Amino acid sequence: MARTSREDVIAAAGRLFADRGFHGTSMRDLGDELGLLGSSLYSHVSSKEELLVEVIARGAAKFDEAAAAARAGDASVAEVIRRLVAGHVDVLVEHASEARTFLDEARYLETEERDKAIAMRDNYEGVWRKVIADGVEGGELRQVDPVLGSIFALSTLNALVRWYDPAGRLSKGELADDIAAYVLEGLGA
Amino acid sequence: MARTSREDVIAAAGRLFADRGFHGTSMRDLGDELGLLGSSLYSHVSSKEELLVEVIARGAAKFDEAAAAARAGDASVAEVIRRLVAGHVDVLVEHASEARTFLDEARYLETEERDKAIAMRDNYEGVWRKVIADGVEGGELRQVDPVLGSIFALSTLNALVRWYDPAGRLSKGELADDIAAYVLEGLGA
DNA sequence: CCTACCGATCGGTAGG
DNA sequence: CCTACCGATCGGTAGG
Repeated sequence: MARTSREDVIAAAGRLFADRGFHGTSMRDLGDELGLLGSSLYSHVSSKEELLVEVIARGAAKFDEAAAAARAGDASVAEVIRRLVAGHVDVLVEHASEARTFLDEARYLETEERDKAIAMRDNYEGVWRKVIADGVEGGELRQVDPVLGSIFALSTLNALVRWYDPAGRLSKGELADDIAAYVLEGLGA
Repeated sequence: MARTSREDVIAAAGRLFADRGFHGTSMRDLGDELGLLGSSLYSHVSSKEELLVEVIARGAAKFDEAAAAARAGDASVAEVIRRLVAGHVDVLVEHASEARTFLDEARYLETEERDKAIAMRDNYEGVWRKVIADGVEGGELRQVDPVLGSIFALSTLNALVRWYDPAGRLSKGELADDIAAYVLEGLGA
């Protein structure tokens, strides 16, 4: 394998943070994962906290890209929700470590960075709220509170990191279809 | 305050594990919370791991009690689901620390104890699966896979620990009603 | 429940 | 990226 890059370090950190938690991962653990010493990591990053920041930024970016893609072009509210669901599943499966670290470990960031992570998350949830509000206004969904509706939908999605195995019986596409059906029913589509 | 009891120690451990995570809590942190030294805790428990085991056992027991109460007497599938939702919300709100530690920190248990925690969780989920399967069989719900249906319902519920504030606008009862409505719609009741 | 302490491990640095 | 190391903190113990 070639020289270890900063991106390699961040990717490996994401894997360990997702598996063992931020506080359950030591810099020496991370060094082992990459075949070098814990102290050698400091030529790539200046602190363990910085690694958490970088992993979470990558997770947040993936969710944002997925949301932008789901809104592109014009489509019915139900169709946009189907795309949002499929995009969210895709991020959770294809960028599992970063996504899980973003969802589960952001609370261990220091205040300033944690506030940024919360803002990134709120921005993403805002896309969902907007779509649901449009659906309620246009009569395509029942009279749900868009705040609760988006939380409920995202709750079902985010829980995937705890049980879904991409190597299991259910394919990513089938899963997205099932969740979209459940969410759309729940929103009264 | 009277002498610190073993139950006091376990309750305080639950609070810290839920707030800061198991690996983010030191025995000295826990001692501070109780007004004594970290080393003094070892007259109440024999290890930090034991505290995690005890907190999680208490969380699991609350969920089991709630499930048993929801099934008592005879009621329609929709009514049992409403009761299961209300019971779950109640555990999450009234026993937040133990419930959250059960849900989020059980993965840090050592193998044997972790397997027990997984079995307790599976047993509880089994109640949900059974009720949903009954509902599908009796035509009270649409043709959902009971495994997916129970995971989806519990995903919405378990996410509460991350956003619901009992002191906020939404009362526990209203929340339970909203979630029950969403879940029942999602299951095609 | 405290005093006094243990070896192990933590995040991190200086210098090459 | 390693060598060699730092002070701080970790879970835990002996003895009272």
